[in-house]
Formats: sequence, structure tokens, C-alpha cells
Amino acid sequence: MMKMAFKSLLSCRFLPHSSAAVSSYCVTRVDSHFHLFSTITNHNPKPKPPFIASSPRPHAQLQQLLYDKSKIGFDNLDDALFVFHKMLNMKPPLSVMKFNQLLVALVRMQKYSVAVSMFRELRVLCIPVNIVTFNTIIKCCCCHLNNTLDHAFSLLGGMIKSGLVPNVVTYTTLIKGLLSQDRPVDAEHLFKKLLTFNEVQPNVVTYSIVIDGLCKTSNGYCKRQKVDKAIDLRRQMPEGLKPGVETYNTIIHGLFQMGRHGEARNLFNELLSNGDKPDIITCRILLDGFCKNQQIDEAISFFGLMECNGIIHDIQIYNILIDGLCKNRKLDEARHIFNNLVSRGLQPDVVTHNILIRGLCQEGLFEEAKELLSKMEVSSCLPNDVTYNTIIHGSLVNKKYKEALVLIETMRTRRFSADASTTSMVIDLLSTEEQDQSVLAFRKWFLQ
DNA sequence: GTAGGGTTAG
Repeated sequence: MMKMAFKSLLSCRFLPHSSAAVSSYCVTRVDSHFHLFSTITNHNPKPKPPFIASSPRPHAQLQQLLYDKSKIGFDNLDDALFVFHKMLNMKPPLSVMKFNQLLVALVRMQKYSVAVSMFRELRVLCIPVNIVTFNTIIKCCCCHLNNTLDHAFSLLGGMIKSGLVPNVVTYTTLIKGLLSQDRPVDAEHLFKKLLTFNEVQPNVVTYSIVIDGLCKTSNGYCKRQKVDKAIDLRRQMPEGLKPGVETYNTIIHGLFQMGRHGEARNLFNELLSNGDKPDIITCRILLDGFCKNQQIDEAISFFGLMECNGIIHDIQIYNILIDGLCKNRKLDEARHIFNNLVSRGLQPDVVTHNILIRGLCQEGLFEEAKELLSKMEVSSCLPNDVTYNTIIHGSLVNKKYKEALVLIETMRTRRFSADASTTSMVIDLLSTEEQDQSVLAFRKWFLQ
């Protein structure tokens, strides 16, 4: 039944428009799915150009480099700093747009504080900046882990002082900042202000960010209300502000998180019937949604369709499926897919390994998990903090206390630290009656 | 050709 509904959900949009509404439950031919996948947008980043070298036209080469790096970021911070200082000394100076591209490249590298420092230097040197520069730096303040949101708002003041008029991007960035700093009330207040403000009207991105905030905040009953509010808000979007696939993705994800998979499918159906193109992220959300809503068979069918149509040459989508299989107690299938990744031309990344290590530990196969960790340690895919915390978690669950101690020590050597989950497991262990030598050793470790 | 939106591991 579910499978039929799922197939029809995928099929309906590929009928001609005139007949699409007739019956979305009639056409279930697999070949019709091809059209779905042929419409999906694949994001293929441009190949990275070589770093700036001697050239007969250094100016032009630098400008090209800035454009390219604004899309993908510099390979390292030193390169970005080198370019910045080169730019400061150029005569005639480069345009503000080129400085903006440099700042955007730093944002892509998540080097927010460096971008803010560069902006300050530009201001001190009286190098012209524009609204894009301010908006980029406001974003940096909103993204920074330390609470620099107040600074973002003072930049808003600075902008106005400089004679620049904040636009919808400025306010949208600030709303996102408030939401990400867990200030939903202030975000909503600012959003409502925009709605009543004549000069700047929220656009589809603003709505999308607010909807995303509603879908992400809170647990339980409150969450249900917020997701409903998000759906209402999408319906209330003014005519002409057509929600993009990103807005659909946000709400579909929110619905799946709530366990409202039927509504999630309906919304996906609506996306298709509106003529929108699902993208790779829609596919990831659906696959993950099926996996986490006890619909592993649907997930496998969906994955098969994507695979048939060649749109999933992407390790991330495999990670979602492997995780789903592990969580649905289908370890053999998960292991099989993992072992065949290389032959499919894909390299498992650290997330893939962590997922499988967790799955193995969950099934009591701690030795096999350890073997996988050992393989990672001598491979190009080195374990990270999640890997260690995962396997330590597994060792504790499997009562391998001595092993856990060794792993904790190794983790320390690698300069990773125990996360909240690992620490709380150790506290639980110490509070039990089981006071064997290893547990006592844990106490020593914990009190260090 | 410069700025703001969506997904996956513990």
C-alpha cells in the first residue's frame, strides 16, 4: 500500500499537465521516474584553479582568482592574506566588488573573524565599501561562534551613518542571526516589523529563513505548533513570492522530524505539481525522512530509483542510506553497500566510517568496529572526534571497559575530547555498583 | 561575474 502510494507520489508529476490532476495514483511505471531525476539539479563545483603565479597579466589573473575563490574559498588562510595585502598595495586600487569577493571567499572558509578584521582595515584605510560589504560582514558577525550579534546590529547603525540604506538582504541576515543565536522572539519581532515597513519588504528568502527557524526551534508539542505555523506562513506568502525548492525542503524536513511523513509526502507532491524541480537536497531529506520514519523499504526503493537514474554519485546520500540501514537493524545490507563503495567510484568519508562503527557497536560487533578504526588510522580518512566518541560509546555499551580506557587515552593523544554523551556515560558507570578495576580506573581518569 | 534560504555521523 505504502509502496504504491510512494510510487504514485513520484509518478504524478510526469504526466502532461492536463492529465496530472486526473489521477496521481494510476501511473506507476518505473520509466516515468526518469523524468524526475532528469530534472534534479546537480551541484558540481567548478574545478579549483591554480594559485596565483607570475603572469604577463597579473591584474587580470588576480581578478579571475578572486572571482573563482569567492565561489569555493581559498585553499588556506595564508593565500587569502597574501592576496589581501597584494590588493591593498595595488595602483590603481581594485574595485569594491573585488574586495567583496575576497571577503565572501573568507566566509566560505568560515574565517569570519579574519573577514571582520579585514573589513576594519579597509575602513581605517578609507578604502570604499558598499552595501554588499556591510551585508557580508554582518553575516560574519551572525555566524561567529562568539556572540557578536550586537556587533552585527552596530554595523547596521554604521551602515546608515555611512549613508547606505539597509536592504532586504541586511534584514534577512539579521533575522537569521537572531534565530541562530536562539532569539526567536526577537527574530519574529524584526520580521513583523518588516511586514509593516514600507521601504523593505521580506522576500522569499526571508520567509524561508523564518520558516526554517520555526521548523527547527523547540521539541514536542511546541514543535508541532511551530511546524504548523511554518506551513501557514508558507501559505500566507504574498502572490508573486513563489517559494523555491529550498522552502519546500525546509518544511518537508520539519514534517519528517515530527513524524508527519504523510504530510511530508503531500508537500513533496505539491512541489512536483507546481512544476518545481527537486534537487539533491530534496532527495537527501526524503531518503533520511523515510529511514527515520520506519519506512526503510520506501527508502530502499527511492534510493534504487535515484541509483538507476544516475543522480546519486554522492557519498552523502550513501551515508544517509547506510545510517538508515544500521538504525533499522539491517547491518548486513549496510556493510555490503559500504564494502562496494570503492568499486562504484566513491570513497567513504569520515562520516561513512562513523556511521558503520556505530552500527557495528550497536549490534555487539565491537571487535569489527575496532578493526575499522584501525584501518582508518592508517588511511587517508583519519578518525575525528566523533569517531572516538562513537567507539568509546560502543565500548561502554558493550562493557569493554579496559578497551574504553585505552581508546580514551588514544583520543587524548590525538587532542580530541570526550563529548557530553561520553562524559555522561562515564558518570553513569561510576554511579553503578559495578566497581571492578576498570571502573575504578575510570574514576581516576574522570578526576584527573 | 560581489551579499541573505534547505540535508547526513556521536
